[in-house]
Amino acid sequence: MQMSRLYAPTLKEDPREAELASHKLLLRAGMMRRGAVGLYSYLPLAWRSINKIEDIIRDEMEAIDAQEMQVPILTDGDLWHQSGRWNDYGPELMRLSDRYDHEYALGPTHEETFTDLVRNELRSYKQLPVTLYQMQDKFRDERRPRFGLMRSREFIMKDAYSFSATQESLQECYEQEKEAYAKICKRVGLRALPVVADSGQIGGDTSVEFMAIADAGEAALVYCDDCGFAADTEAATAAINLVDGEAGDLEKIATPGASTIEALAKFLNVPEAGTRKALALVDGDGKPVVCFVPGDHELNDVKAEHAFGSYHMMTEEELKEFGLVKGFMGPIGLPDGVRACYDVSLKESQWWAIGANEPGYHYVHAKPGRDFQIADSDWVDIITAREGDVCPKCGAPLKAARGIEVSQVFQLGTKYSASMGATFMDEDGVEKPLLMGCYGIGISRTLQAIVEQHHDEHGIIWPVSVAPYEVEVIPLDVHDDLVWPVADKVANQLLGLGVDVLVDDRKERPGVKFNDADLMGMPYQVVCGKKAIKNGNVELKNRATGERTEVAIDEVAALLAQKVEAQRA
RNA sequence: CGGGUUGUGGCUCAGCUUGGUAGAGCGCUCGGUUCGGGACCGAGAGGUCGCUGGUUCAAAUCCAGUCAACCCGACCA
Repeated sequence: MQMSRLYAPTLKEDPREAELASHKLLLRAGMMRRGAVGLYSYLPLAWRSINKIEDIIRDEMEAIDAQEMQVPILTDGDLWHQSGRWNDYGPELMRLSDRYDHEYALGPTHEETFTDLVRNELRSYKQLPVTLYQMQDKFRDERRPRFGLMRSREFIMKDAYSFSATQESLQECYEQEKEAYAKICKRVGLRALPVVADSGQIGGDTSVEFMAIADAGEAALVYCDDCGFAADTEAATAAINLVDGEAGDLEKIATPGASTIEALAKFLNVPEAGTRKALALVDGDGKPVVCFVPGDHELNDVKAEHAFGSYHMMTEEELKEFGLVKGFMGPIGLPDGVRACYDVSLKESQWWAIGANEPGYHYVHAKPGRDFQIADSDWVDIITAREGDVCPKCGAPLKAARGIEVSQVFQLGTKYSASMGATFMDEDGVEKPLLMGCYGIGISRTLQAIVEQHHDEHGIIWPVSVAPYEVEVIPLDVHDDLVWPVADKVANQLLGLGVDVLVDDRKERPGVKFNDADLMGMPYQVVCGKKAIKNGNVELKNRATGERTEVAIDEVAALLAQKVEAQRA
């Protein structure tokens, strides 16, 4: 490909619309343009990368016998009514109707469509399991699209659906997809962690998200270097470093002004972890609840919703109404009708320092079972895991990171097959709902995550496996009858060896070419300049390391072909 | 949907406080000189200052409304 004809308008300055490095770079390198909010055009360079990502996915899917196909983007509203998601999905579902007023939705994901597709055809356990997938544009009317391809309203997704007869088979399909996803992340050059995800209503350890580690990521996670455990902080039930109080008889002490955890810890001369934070909220049924969590941990909104429904933190007025004393709440002597709940991380705690429900007073040496009672049903899992917490698998201290969720695997069970009547005849002659799994990869998001992980102050640094072009040949003077023939020859040799080559044949000054080359980020640059050529050489630059070496003109193509080949896998 | 910021040639911005008939850099066109890290000189083209209304002799500038984008919070690939 010749740069003079390539549609890749580069920008010298950061566009105002972008904040994130990867977003700026994709725009600046002439790879994409915004059409409207959350809607992007992929320009030729980006499209080449997308195709390479898709080929890698295809390769790994084929390896586990998943079959590629395609369903309509426009989905029949009836299907959504059958599954119940016409109402449940909410305003994110892009709805429209045809000239006869029949309802449709632009697919945000295709569980219904695939379930509908197979429910009349997969009738016997003998036909199972089957995994089908597609790569296609998806639509979600996001509340707040942002960060370019990270959260857009139209995006490219690979979505797969497995249909099994037994839980064991579902488990196997799920594990296969999970392994394939790990390979895909690796092959496209992403440093990603499989993290235990919040699996919503289904529950259990049935969902894993692959998080590309990046400070710009929207998700917070904790992980363990020792055993590989990782979890979304919204899902992690991490153990904590429990700091217990001192043993002794229950004692009420004056703690004037110690209405915050920080002040109380200082007053009692214990770490914040040694205190118990009391949080007052109103649960989904409108009932008052006071939750006790370790002083150094935060309430997790997602977990709290699981425990209390659509709750909200109490306002000053509500605190007053229920007779609660802000800053001095405790389990002993709570007003009537107020339920006390305790985070499960405190189960082993024997001696508590806790508010006395009286302004300016706390109890110390409070012992559950002796001074106050905790019912089994009052233990809840509601805190956000944090750095330094204990790995639930191996006990090592957890580390914190941020991540971009690039893919997710999920065991759906019978959620859709049951509501939509997708059943099969099992060995025992009993009609049963299909057991389903679904597996998604955000392809366009993956593209940007790759850039987010692979760039420097000059531009993008593409991994070879997904680079739009693997090598850029840069003749410094296209009119020079020494330089141009060499560049032309090297480019043609590379082409002949099956390498993707871009030639910067523009009549631009060297500085412009160098800067654009670094910005666009092809992994290797072959700089053809007079000086080196006079010595029979060209200059080979490695974009990632910045390393430059002179290589003989006749050898550079073969050398590059070899390097590129080694990194494609 | 709440909070914050911003709308001025294709791009990035100045001008607005203190109203006086619109600027810079980049990009683009033409001519010339240059040519290993975003060159220089000269000549050009290109804008109803987001939109609507108001105040005023006069509005990019002041006032009101409205729309849009971006950033921060509740969701997801």
